[in-house]
Amino acid sequence: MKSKQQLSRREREKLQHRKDILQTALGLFCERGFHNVSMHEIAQKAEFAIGTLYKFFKSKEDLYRSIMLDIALIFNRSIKEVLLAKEISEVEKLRNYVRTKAQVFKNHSKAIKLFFAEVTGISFTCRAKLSEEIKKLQDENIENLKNVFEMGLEKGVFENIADPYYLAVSLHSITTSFLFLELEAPEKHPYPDNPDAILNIFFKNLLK
Amino acid sequence: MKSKQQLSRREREKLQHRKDILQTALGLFCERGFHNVSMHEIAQKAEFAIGTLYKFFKSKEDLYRSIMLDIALIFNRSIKEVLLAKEISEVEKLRNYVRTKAQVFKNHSKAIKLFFAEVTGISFTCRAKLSEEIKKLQDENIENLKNVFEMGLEKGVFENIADPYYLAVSLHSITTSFLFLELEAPEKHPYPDNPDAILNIFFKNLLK
DNA sequence: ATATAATGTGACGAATCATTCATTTTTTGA
DNA sequence: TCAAAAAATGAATGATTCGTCACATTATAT
Repeated sequence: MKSKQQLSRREREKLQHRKDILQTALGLFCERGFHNVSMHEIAQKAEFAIGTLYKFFKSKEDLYRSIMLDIALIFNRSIKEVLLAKEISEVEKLRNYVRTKAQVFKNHSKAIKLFFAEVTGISFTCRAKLSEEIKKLQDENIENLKNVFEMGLEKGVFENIADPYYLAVSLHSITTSFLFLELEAPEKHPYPDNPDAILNIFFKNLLK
Repeated sequence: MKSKQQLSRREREKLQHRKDILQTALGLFCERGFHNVSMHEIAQKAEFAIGTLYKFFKSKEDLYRSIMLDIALIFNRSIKEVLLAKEISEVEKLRNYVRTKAQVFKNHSKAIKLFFAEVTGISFTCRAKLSEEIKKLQDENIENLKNVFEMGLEKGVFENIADPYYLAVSLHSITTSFLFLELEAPEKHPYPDNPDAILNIFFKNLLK
């Protein structure tokens, strides 16, 4: 694959146009949802003709999937980086997971909101229809998280309180829930700065 | 309000027709989603004419909201019953919550899947648009769950490991996640029979 | 300068869908 | 039995949508 510098101006422009269209579509989809946004509207707001959109994306669904894949990749890369880091303790990895997830979430809140609405919500166009690639990225994240819990167990840092896979799913769903709560009402339900505010649910025992 | 026995045959039939339409629509919405099901199709499958649907529901959205409200009420009633029960310890209430939620989920899986897809997924027609009533029922559940954690703290049965509201949101999201996992692949990710398989995440401490 | 290729355009066709309403069918009560 | 009321019908309407394609514009290379 060519590096960015090796692309001709023409090619760079085309790439930028593609990005512009994606960005515009994302904004509209987030505001009003896939079905309530027409290709005409996207074209108009992106300042292209309809036909041009169809030069870039073979259908509305294809355009949508492209947005989702981009987001999934961004999200996946960040999380993987945290969970596969070398020389970091398991406990610290979990803390970084909670922190990083929040960062990525906030940086790309519009896009990620749409992504999670689709992926975790088992939404209308149902998870089964989501491109295999995106589903794989999701599962990969959970798997990596599971491995952290397993490694902690092996090293004897963690107690065996629940199936590592359960723990992974739990941490995933809790953090996602909190992030959505913050999105809805930032002042009322802020995502905690200190990761342990969440992780203590795992780390400490509720029962006396 | 009249009791069921006091309704005339005519009225009872009408009520049943309404139910039939709702049931049919629910099935179709679950399979293919709100936007991908036409009123014609619902009418056909329910064996009514289109016009008749509009005698019962003033619009497609109204029909949809009616389904959702029914489900939300069923779900809410069951959970409230468990969490507000008298003479039950906090720990046992949490166990019953985990168990009962699963039962209701399984009994009405089609409907509840649709409900959660909309409510937790911050779906397309966005949560804000969901009738206020449904949102209230949701929040009520979380609030009741929070109260259980608070009561446990007061009684000194629980340690103060995290904000009770956090704990409530966490348990809510974890159980929901697990139930969806089971829906997707019952053999691969079964919802545990023993509530403590989940609750130990709260009850025990991960850190040695 | 001119031919060729790459990009962009937007009117238009074909299809779908929610909703309406004039009409028919059924029920009711006298 | 029959007229008035209630319920059910489904063809027609009108709005909206996706996607196509013949054409226009712009860039590039000779």
